[in-house]
Amino acid sequence: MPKIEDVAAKAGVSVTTVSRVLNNRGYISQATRDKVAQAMKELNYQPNEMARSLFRKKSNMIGLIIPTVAHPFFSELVYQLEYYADQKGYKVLLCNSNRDISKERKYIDMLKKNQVDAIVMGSNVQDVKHYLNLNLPIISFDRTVANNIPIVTSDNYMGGRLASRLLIDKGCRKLAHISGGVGGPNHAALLASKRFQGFRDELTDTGIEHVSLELELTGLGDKRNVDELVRFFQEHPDADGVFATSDVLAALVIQACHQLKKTIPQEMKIIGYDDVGIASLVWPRLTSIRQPIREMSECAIELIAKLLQGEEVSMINSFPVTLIQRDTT
Amino acid sequence: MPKIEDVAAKAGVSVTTVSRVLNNRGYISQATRDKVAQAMKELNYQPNEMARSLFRKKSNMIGLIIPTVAHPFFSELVYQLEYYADQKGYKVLLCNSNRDISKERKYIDMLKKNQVDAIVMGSNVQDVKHYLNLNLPIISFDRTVANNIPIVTSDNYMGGRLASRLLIDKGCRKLAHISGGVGGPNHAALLASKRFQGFRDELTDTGIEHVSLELELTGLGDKRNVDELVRFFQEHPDADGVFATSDVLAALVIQACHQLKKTIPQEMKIIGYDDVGIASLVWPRLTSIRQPIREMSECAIELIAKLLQGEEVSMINSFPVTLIQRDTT
DNA sequence: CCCTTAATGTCAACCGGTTGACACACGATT
DNA sequence: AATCGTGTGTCAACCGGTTGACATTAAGGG
Repeated sequence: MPKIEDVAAKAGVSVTTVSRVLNNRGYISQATRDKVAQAMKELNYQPNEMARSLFRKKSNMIGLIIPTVAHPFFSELVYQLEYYADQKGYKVLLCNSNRDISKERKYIDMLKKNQVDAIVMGSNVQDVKHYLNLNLPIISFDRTVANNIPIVTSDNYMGGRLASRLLIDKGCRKLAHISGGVGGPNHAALLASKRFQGFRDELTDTGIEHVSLELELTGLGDKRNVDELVRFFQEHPDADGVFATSDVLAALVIQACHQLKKTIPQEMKIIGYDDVGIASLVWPRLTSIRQPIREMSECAIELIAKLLQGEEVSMINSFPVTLIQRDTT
Repeated sequence: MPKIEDVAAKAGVSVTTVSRVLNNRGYISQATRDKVAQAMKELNYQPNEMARSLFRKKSNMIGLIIPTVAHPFFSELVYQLEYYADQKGYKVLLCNSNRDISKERKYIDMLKKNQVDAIVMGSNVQDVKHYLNLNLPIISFDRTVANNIPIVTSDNYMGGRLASRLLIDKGCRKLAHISGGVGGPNHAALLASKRFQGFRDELTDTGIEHVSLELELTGLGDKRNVDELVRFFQEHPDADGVFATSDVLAALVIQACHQLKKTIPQEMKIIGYDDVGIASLVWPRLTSIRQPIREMSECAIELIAKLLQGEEVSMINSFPVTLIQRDTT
């Protein structure tokens, strides 16, 4: 691996001059510039970014902690975040916490040790105190952490309202709310719980009743998830509309309906959440509440860029959701 | 951010001693060890891994280049790779190339500049020469790059054979082969093309005819993909079995069948590939050829660990595939 | 009492690159 | 002839931590 010294030797100039070329500072003639460029090409020289980062106290790396990139929502999120990070010259260190608090903590320590410039937190956050003395920009995705940590979210409450309103408008008389995440229950800090509030408030306004089921997801393909749903719908045979808090859950509900020979959308209307790829890969194609993942990701990266320049940013960055009507309603 | 000097001051020892504690070398008394540990805790000190990496010429980072983590196959792959990397103390830098050669090249340069210890290449590789003078361990996923680069793959040829054999055994008389990747065509270096060879050879052996369609995927949820499939099946109304080279494609085929009112599996049998989460989230649940992503990922990380210790590794690491029978056959 | 061994300190070099201070040379201005 | 802007070099310090060489001291063994 050639170093700046080798380039200097080959180009017949001093190390300082090479550094000046590299960083565009001071006076350099075009001729020297060319000589140096030539030497770099011949040696296939790449400056050691670690050494530069060390000196500059800026690594241009950001850490990304999520429950699991294997979940379609997070895989799209990670894709978009990485895209915008790359646009701005940031590299992404990926961490799957599985919602395990101790693993989260370890990852946070690891990221700090490795001098990331900022952390995007898309995983749970029980252990608030671990984040406060971090003196490192953190932004949180769809979760409240502390009031001095900016958050990017979407209008979960409105999402819940839109969903139940649609179901009611389409003639449903009794709704089911199906929730449940990947490995671990939701809790209040998770803003997704607002979806349920919106859902319920809309029902209260119109006097429609509802039942709820919180599923402990046991791996995407596990049949036991569907069995539990079937049992649930057998207990509540008059439910004729379902609001699922994710498209994955909604897909399971569709399976349960097929198993129960309930026609969709005639006997049962279903609406999912997130509008990830799978929503349009199931049959019937799933009506869903779309979160603008792309825009939210772009915003997250911009927040980070601003924080790193010492600019002020708004603490709450909420995006509107949209109803995508397909064939399950 | 406290530095080792601060710890030394607070503990009342020399910097060298702190370093000795940190790295467990030379003689240190338990008393000093405790004093230092105490000082570290009080200061919330974390050694700067960049500085250490710089000195050690080892960053413990590995770069991961894939087409897009938004595709379910790669999202599961990335999840597993990160899991095993973390187990061995490696961090993962994620890069989505979108199968764009120039983006791939930029990512490779970036990773090298940032001193990753190794690269896992799950993306295309047209530009072989860019990889050869890299003097950096590379391992390739399901793609041939050059014969001095180890590769992790699964038995694609057998996968193809298993798929068509099953369809034939179930009574199909004319098969369709549906291929098409995310953003960009397959080519020979992509070992997935072996699936088609296996598929075809099995047909030749039994004298069954087939038709082929290569889909240019235009985004997962795009209806035009389904429309093209519908058109294709209208042109070939006698096709009664489909082998799709991914579960995503198979899901689209299921949609096309629903649209054409072909019953599954009676009038049309379908088999997908990869057995990712979506295979068991569609209805009917998809029969698929399972690639052992977990085992392959574990192997990939182990290969890297060995390469970094200067050990010899086998160049071709192929894993068996298994047929997962569900409801579409 | 001498010799080991353990425990710690001092010092300097190093990893690879950056930067400021300062010197010097050359050609063009004034 | 003095001055200024340009172009380049030398040197040293620095980023934060590691390591080897070497010195010093105290405790323990023979």
